[in-house]
Amino acid sequence: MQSTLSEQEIIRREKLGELRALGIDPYPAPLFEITHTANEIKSGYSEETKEQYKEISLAGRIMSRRDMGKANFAVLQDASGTIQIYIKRDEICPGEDKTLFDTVWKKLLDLGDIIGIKGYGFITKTGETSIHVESFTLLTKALHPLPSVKEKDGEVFNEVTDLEFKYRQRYADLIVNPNVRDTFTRITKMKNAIRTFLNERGGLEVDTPVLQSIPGGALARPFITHHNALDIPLYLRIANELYLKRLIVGGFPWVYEFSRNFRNEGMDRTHNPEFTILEFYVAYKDYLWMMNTTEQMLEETAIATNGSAITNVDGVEISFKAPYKRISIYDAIKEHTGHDISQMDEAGIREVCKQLHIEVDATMGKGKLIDEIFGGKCEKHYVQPTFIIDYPVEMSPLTKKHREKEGLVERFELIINGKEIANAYSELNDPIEQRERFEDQLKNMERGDDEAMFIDNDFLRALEYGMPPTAGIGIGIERLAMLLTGNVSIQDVLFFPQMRPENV
RNA sequence: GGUUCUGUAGCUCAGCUGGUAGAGCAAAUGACUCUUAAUCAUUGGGUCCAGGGUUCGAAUCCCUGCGGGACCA
Repeated sequence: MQSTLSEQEIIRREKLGELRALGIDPYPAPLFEITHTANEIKSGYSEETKEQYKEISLAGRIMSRRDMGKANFAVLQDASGTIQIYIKRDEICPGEDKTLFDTVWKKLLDLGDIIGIKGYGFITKTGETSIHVESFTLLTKALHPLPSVKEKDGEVFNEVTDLEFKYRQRYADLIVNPNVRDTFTRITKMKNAIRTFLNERGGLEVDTPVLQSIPGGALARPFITHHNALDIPLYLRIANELYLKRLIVGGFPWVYEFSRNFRNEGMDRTHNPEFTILEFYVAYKDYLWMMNTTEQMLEETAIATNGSAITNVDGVEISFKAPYKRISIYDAIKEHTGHDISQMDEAGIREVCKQLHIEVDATMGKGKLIDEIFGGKCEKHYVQPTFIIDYPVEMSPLTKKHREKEGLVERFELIINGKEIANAYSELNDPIEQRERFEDQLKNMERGDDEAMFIDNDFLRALEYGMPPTAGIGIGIERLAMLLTGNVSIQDVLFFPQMRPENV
């Protein structure tokens, strides 16, 4: 923390003492009764309804003040928005003693302070719905000055744009940037819409371990920690897939979890070390059913979030309206590179990578090579929601073999705006084959692939009890949130994005 | 990890080719009983990210480090 206080901070601290000397507690305990919100009053008040606004009580933060001498205007901001208030000296202080107005209101209160007011609604000469203040109560004194943002006719002046400030002091960002508050409330709406969709169809929301002794279910580098009492290493989960499948084995027909996952990898505009994947698993379904369900869910979610299936990101219009285009990964590669790799072996594909100037190394197996080609040359072309389907078996260790196409698995990824949003399969439920796939992963690990999967024997035991045919999916919640709120950086859809610690 | 841009008052930013800092908002003091980026007058406020170097002299040029952004592996 800062050791030296600014001039303004010192002045505000001095005001605390002056308030207390006047018998005013700057941090009072009693609740403050609220009858209306700023937005309700602004949208509801009129000549006809004015009777309902004769006794208003609301609380908020002072955002600006216009001092006219014996009468003041101020703008109060609560959770719903802002409203102008009007306060007159001779009404607040009808007697001889004008301290409450001249000293407390005018001198000891500052921008950023939280107050409660009682009064009645009215419309000013210039036509702005306002509250005529009859009494006010200091509810919280602010000691840190707020950035002085101003706004007129939708144009914002002195807007706080410094990203470091916004991310490190999100609380202040939320106070002064209404659009940031809006982004986050829409993200919550989005998640609620997903929950509603899943709950209505019989989904059961569950919680599974974040601390895992085998970090399974995905290909990624985990964070490692240590449990003292058990004296064992534990990993923060990179995925919850294997646990949700255990629950399907246990007999739940449809389970889902918003899984906060942790991956110890690079950070950029689309990666934060902790992030959320919604995973859900449904018994007796396959990946074709899952595609239909996914596009329905996303269309409904987009409408619930924004009132429209169309969203705009960085000047690009994206339609979440179902159905979405479906194309196999081999066809996608053929379309965008001209190479038909569907019949090639690892050496042939490696040669194609070379021709396409894709950097590869010896640790990469066939699956990884194909992934590199698709990621490097194809993915970016799919702007509108597109299902890429039927992946090669080598890159999908948890996926059931394709019902008719040799060497492929029943898997799809959903690409939107050139980014992977979801990944889904008909889940592999043959325990013997699953063990073989894990063993293949082990070979990749020996080859130097530090993202290969570990063998999870307990999961295999669960599969041996019999897991019904199951379709499963993981959806990147932040990425979906970015699309639906029109943000291009993951930091703008996380309240507190990971940052280097400040000031050590 | 590489390349590049960036860091000046509480906030937004200016500061040309080197001459030890400026504006608006915010703050303080005063005026004003319907203002709305309120207005008017006066005043205060700075480790120019940090540390080195070049120079008579560095916010400015150079190096290193730290923080942040963008692009790339």
